[in-house]
Amino acid sequence: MTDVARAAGVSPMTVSYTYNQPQRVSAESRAKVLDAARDLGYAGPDPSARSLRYGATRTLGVVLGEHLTYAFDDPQAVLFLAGVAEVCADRGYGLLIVPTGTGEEDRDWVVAAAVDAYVVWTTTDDDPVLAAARDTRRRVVVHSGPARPGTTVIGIDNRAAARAAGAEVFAGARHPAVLSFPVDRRRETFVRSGIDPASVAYPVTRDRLAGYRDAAVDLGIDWSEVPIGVCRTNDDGEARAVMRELLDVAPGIDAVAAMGDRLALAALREAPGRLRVVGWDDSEIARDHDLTTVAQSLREQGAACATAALGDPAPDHRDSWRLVRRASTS
Amino acid sequence: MTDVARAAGVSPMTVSYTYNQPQRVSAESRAKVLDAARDLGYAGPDPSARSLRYGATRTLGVVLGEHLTYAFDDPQAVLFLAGVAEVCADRGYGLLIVPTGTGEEDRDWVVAAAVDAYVVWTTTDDDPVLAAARDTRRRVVVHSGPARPGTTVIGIDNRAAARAAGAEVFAGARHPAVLSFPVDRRRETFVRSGIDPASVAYPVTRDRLAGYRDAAVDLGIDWSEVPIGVCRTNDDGEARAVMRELLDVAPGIDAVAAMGDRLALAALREAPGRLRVVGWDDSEIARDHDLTTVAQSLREQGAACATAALGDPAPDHRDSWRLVRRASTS
DNA sequence: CTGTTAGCGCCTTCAG
DNA sequence: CTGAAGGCGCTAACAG
Repeated sequence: MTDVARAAGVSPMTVSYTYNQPQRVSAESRAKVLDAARDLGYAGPDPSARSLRYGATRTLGVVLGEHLTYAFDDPQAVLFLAGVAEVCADRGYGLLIVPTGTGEEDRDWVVAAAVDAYVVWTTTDDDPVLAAARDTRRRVVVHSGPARPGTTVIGIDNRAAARAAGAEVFAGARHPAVLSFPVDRRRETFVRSGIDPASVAYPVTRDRLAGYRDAAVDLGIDWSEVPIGVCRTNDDGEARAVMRELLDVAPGIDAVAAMGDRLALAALREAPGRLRVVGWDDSEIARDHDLTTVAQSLREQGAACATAALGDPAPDHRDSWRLVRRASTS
Repeated sequence: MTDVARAAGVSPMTVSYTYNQPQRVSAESRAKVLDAARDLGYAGPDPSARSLRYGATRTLGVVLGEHLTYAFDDPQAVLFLAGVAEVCADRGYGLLIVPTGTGEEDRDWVVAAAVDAYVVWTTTDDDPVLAAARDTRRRVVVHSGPARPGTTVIGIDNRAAARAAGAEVFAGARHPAVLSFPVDRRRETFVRSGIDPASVAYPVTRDRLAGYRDAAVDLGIDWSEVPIGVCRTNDDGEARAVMRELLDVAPGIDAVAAMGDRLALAALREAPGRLRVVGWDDSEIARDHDLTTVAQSLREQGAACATAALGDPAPDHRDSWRLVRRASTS
């Protein structure tokens, strides 16, 4: 900028004004400045220097969980991201996806990223990234938990929703089962009965499991007898394998409460015709296959998280879900 | 940092070293510094100041086209983004999604974003964002074009692929038709015969259309008679409506060359049983519905774009496609 | 309308 | 092992 000023025969301030408050500069000076800039290949004020000066980056950080890969493979996470992006675009904020998945370095990344605030996609209770984000004194909004002092949580009441879904799918069932997301960051696949929700590290999974247990208990079902298939990923092949394993252990299964539409559909495919099933998210495939499911708008929640992270009041979403009853539970 | 230094009773340099080259500082000093930092709530060097000093941000910018909304609604764009994200995560780069869609301001955004290089998702020939990105003297890699001096293009040879796909689907057809993506940024929906590829503003769409025309000409079909349905979005409902319109205009249609699997599937649903169809991308739905399709890995191309943008040699992808023959063309 | 001064927070260089 | 000086590029505040 100094160079441009010299070449244009004006002071650096005139150059600065030319870019930031053009109307404050005479047409003549402005032309001189822009000419000089073009000649020197100067494209405008340096963003880093500007951020330093302003004390703000006008960029929102998003932390998407332990592996970017999972995030982009999960259509729900993508919808969430779209909601965040929408708000950023509206308000002229950049959206920085913070790389995670490298373990130890995640913390450093979160600390060192040039962002004004963070939106964190739901993670485990013990994720160090959360504490790191908050410790940098940036505003932190977490989707669906874990809840922590110094951070805001936005999301639906997963336990209440799961209880309603469980009541629907387990009604009249004699051999209910559950298809669950991973219980901790090791993301292991296994089948076991009566998993204690309290032992689950992901708050979303924990709450949904607790809700399904609530529903079972309400119906007089012995939770310790309910087989639970834990799927490493939200993937069709994976889920079908787990469902087969579940049927091995308990061939009489007649109702499956799943934590995602894809899991639910996989269950249905492995035991067509004899199963009551609920899914989660009311995605396209749920509508295509007449699946009872818990509807929620991840996109809206993403927008709400971004709005809150940017310092504005955002709507509460605890009750922004509803059970969509379809053929799969009738 | 100055405050921390004072509180710790050391010089600012010692604080800086504590964070950047810890081994160069005595354990004692380090402890003093970290204590003071904790007390003062200092989380580490300021990212903007650091970028300013280093002259680099270690962040890669991605420009996703005229509306973020389209980008996230398009599963192929998401896959591409996943590939970019993967490389960023590997190399410790942040990934900044540059908000676009606001028209005039897009240019400013691209100029002012704190990134070292750009990856641009394919856009129109006249997109001012491209020129803006290049003018900032940052490295610019464009996916699939448009090609411009000063930028690198990575992508498959859409024309050759479309020619192969067209040869397959139009073989023996008497009334071929095309389902196309938008021809310009107005994204209008319409049906017209014999659209001249040269008039299309999106290079990808242009090349695919040209390839389909090549195939038609090869088979002795009069291109000016081939009805083309242009779909505003890559969406099932939209595509079915356009397909119906196409059937109104030309009830005898017996072969449809589509530019996306979703479009192809919509065509099939509107005229089941009597249609030869090809799609594009070999997505999950193509496999589910036995759709002949052009397979390519957007994810790998995303990774290649990111690698190139970061200054490393990236594989050429011109021939990274293949025609997957399935039931829909037999 | 334009220029001067000062300093945002950091780190490279060079001396202790 | 630690510190002092200087400057990265920019703009707020205040003259002129």
